[in-house]
Amino acid sequence: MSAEKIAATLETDIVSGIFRPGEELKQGELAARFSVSRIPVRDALQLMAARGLIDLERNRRARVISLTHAEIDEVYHLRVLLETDCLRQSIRRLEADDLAKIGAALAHSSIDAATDRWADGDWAFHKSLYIPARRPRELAMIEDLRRTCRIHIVGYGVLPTLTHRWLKDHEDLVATMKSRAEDQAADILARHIADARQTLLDAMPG
Amino acid sequence: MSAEKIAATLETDIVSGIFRPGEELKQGELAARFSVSRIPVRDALQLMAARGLIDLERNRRARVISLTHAEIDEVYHLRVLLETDCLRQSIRRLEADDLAKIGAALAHSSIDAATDRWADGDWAFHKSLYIPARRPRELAMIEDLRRTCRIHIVGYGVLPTLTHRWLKDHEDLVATMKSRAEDQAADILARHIADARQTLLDAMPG
DNA sequence: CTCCTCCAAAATGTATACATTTATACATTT
DNA sequence: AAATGTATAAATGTATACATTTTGGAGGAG
Repeated sequence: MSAEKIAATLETDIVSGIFRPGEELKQGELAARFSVSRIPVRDALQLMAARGLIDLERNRRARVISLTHAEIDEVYHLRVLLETDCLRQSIRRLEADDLAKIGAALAHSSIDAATDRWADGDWAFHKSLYIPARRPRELAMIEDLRRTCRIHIVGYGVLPTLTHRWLKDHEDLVATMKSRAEDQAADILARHIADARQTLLDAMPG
Repeated sequence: MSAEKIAATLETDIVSGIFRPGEELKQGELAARFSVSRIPVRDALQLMAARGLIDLERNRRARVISLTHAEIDEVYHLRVLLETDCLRQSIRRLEADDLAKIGAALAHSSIDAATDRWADGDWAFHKSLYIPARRPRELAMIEDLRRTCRIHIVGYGVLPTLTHRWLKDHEDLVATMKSRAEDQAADILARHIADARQTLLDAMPG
């Protein structure tokens, strides 16, 4: 098993809440789990650190990220800034089948809504909103920020609280995009993100 | 020599143009240069990849990043978005000695202006503008984006073209910040960044 | 000349062994 | 009982050796 696959497996574990914020990951244990030496495990840990999943310090054990109130706040600020920007650009550049793909992602996400794969469907939907903007780097930054949020949302067990409210927001968003109302769509999205921010911050201790 | 120090040394080499965009870095050569085995070199390369200095692909040699026209364009778009946002927040939260520190950074950068350390002074100045915003994560993202630009600016040899125009922009920016004119300051900054963007794009082949 | 195919050389990936640093438990002191 | 110091165990960092993959050029076909 190579470093990339180990990193991918551990990423799934982290974003699904098997490892929670602050939890330690030991190279030796992981090496045993994946039946490899510690070298590819170390590579995997560095890849995960680059994606913002864990914190690495020299001679210290790897830890799943665990952000403070203030740090989470900043992450949500950045999300509003980048996601509304991407959404506006998307609306300006919408092409023929983009709305169809967005509709399909919405339908698919509402199927997953009852399952434990809700977060995946949610991201797939939002991604479909931002893809028409053709900003791969900005999209990657958004994905990193969302992953950070998701680790904490799942870790603090507030995902069930959020999922109910989200579906309606998503439908509103799609309807508004169809009418090309840029400001209105950005506003709905900003509120949608702010709602999740508040729910998470309320559930956090520090 | 540890991975962190190797990475820091190589970063200096890259941002100062000793290694240019697209240039290959071989683990074995670097190991010999720093008198270590390839293990810490591999760690250093992963750290550098995380900071956006190089591209890494499995079983392939590391390469200094080399962006296309379109990619550079997106990076500059993101810089305007994030840097103007940070500047606005800074102006709102300016405290007693912040303007003094900004003034000192401006003075220091004009001293470096004639030397080959201009880019360092430039970043130190801009950093002093954004620090009052107290957004460490946003600042780190800006630093990454600026590093990406710098690698290409230095690599394509357009740094001398830019430095002359910049000092006046910086002085205007400080004057405008003193009067707390948020919109005007953001506008000067956006134009300042757009100027560099155009100069770099003109110098690039693709 | 240009484009293939193939192969030896070279580069990267990984396992093992050992060095160095950190962490845990326990004894000691306040 | 809480805090400090210390020794032992455990974890991380690195070197060496070997396995796997890529690379770049030689040689031949079109």
